[in-house]
Amino acid sequence: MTTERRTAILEAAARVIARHGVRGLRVADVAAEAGVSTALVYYHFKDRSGILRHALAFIGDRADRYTAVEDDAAGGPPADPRQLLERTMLLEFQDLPEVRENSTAWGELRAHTVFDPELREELAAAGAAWAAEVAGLLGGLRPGAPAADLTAAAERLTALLEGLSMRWLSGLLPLWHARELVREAIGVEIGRLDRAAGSPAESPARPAPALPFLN
Amino acid sequence: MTTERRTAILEAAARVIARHGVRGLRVADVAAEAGVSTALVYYHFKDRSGILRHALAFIGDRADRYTAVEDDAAGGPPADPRQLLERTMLLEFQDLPEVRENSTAWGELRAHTVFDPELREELAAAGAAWAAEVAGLLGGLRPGAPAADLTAAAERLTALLEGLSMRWLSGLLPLWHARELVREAIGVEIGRLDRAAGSPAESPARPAPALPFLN
DNA sequence: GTCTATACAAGGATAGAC
DNA sequence: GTCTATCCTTGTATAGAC
Repeated sequence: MTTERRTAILEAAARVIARHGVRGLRVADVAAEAGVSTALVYYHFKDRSGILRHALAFIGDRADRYTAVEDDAAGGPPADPRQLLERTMLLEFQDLPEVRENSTAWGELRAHTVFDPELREELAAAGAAWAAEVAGLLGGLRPGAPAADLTAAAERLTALLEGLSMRWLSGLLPLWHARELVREAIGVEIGRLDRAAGSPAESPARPAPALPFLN
Repeated sequence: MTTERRTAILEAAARVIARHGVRGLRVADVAAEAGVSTALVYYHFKDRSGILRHALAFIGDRADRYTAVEDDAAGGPPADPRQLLERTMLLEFQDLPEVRENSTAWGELRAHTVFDPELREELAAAGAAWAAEVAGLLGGLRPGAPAADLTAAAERLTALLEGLSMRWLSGLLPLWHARELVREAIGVEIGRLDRAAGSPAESPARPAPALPFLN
C-alpha cells in the first residue's frame, strides 16, 4: 500500500523535526530516517516545503489523539470539570516520545512563523480552537462568568503554556515544575473569575494610546 | 577606530537575525547589511558561530538599556510600584525597531536552545535574573507575601510574557492586546497573593508522581 | 584592515533505469 | 514506486593582493 510509505515518511519527518527543528530539516535525513531514498521523498511530496506542510498537518492531527495519560490515569472515573481542564492543559507536559515530538514540532512551528508568515493562518486557526476549548472548560467550571473574561483567561493560560513548554523542552525547567505552574495558574485564573463575578470589568474603555508604537 | 567596524557588523547581525532568525543568518547577508565584504566579517569574528555568539551578547547588553518609553512616558513622575512592574514587563511590547530586534533575537535564542543546548547556561542565567527582578517588584508591592509565592508568580508572569511575545512577533496577536493581557495577568497574580495571604499554601507536599514520564 | 577571487562542502532537486 | 547517480545552487571559509 502506497499510503503506508507516505505515512512512514511523515513519521520520519516528525522525528527529524523534533530533533533538529523545522529549519534543521534535511530531506536526506528524512529519507534516511524512513529508510528510503531521497528521490522517493520528492516523488511523494514534490519538494521540501511540501514535506513540511504535510508533516505539520500530520503532527497537528496526531495531537488531537493524545492518550490522556495522567496522574490519576489508571482508568479513573470521568473527572470533575476542574480535573478535566487540568488534564487537558497538562497533555503537552509528558515526557513521552510522541508527546515530545508533537510539542517540539509545534513550538518550532510557532517560532518559525515569526519569520515566515506562510503558515500563519493555520497556526491562528489552531490557536483559536485551542483557546476556545479552554474557555469552554472554564465556562463549565464557572457558568456565571462573562464570556470576555473566559476568553481572556484562556488566552493567558494558553500563552503561558506555550512559554512553559518552550522552557521545558529547552531543559530550562523540570517537567514537574512546569506542571505545577500550570496547575497553579489555573487556580489563579479561576480565583480571578470568582472575584470578578461581583465587580465590573477591570479594564473598561481602554483609551487609545497616544504613541503609535504601542498600538 | 577598529571597534566601530566590529560594532557596525554586530548591529548588522542583529538586524539580520531579527529578519531571518538565528538559523536564517547568512554571513553574506550580515556583510551586505554592514556594507563590508564577507572576508572582513570572518576576519573580525573567526567563523559563523563566532558572529552568532558576539551578536547575541551584544543584543543581551542592549536589552538592559531600553528606554522606558511607556504610556505615561512624557517625563511622568517616578511611578508607584504597580506601575513600575507594569512598565518593566511591558518594555518588550513596543513596536520600535530596536525593541523588535531584541525581542525577536531573544525569542530565536530561546527557540534555538531547544535543539542546541550550547547557549543554555547563558539563557538560564538571564531568565533567572529576569524572574528575580519581577519577583522583587512583586515583593515591593506585597511585602507580606511568602517568597515562594512571589517566585512562582514571577515564573508564571515571565513565561506568559515569552508566550505572548512570540504571538505578537508572529502577527498572531495585536500589540495592544498583548499589552492588555500582560496588565491583566499582573492584576490576577497580585489578587492571588492577597488571597493567599491568609490561607496556607495551595499545593502542599506534592506527592511524587507514580509515572516516570511525569517527572 | 579591507578587498576580490575562489575553493570547497552541503543540500535541494531531477534524470533515467528498473 | 523506488532506486542510483548526478546536477546545480547556495553558503561557509580561505588565499593572497593592496
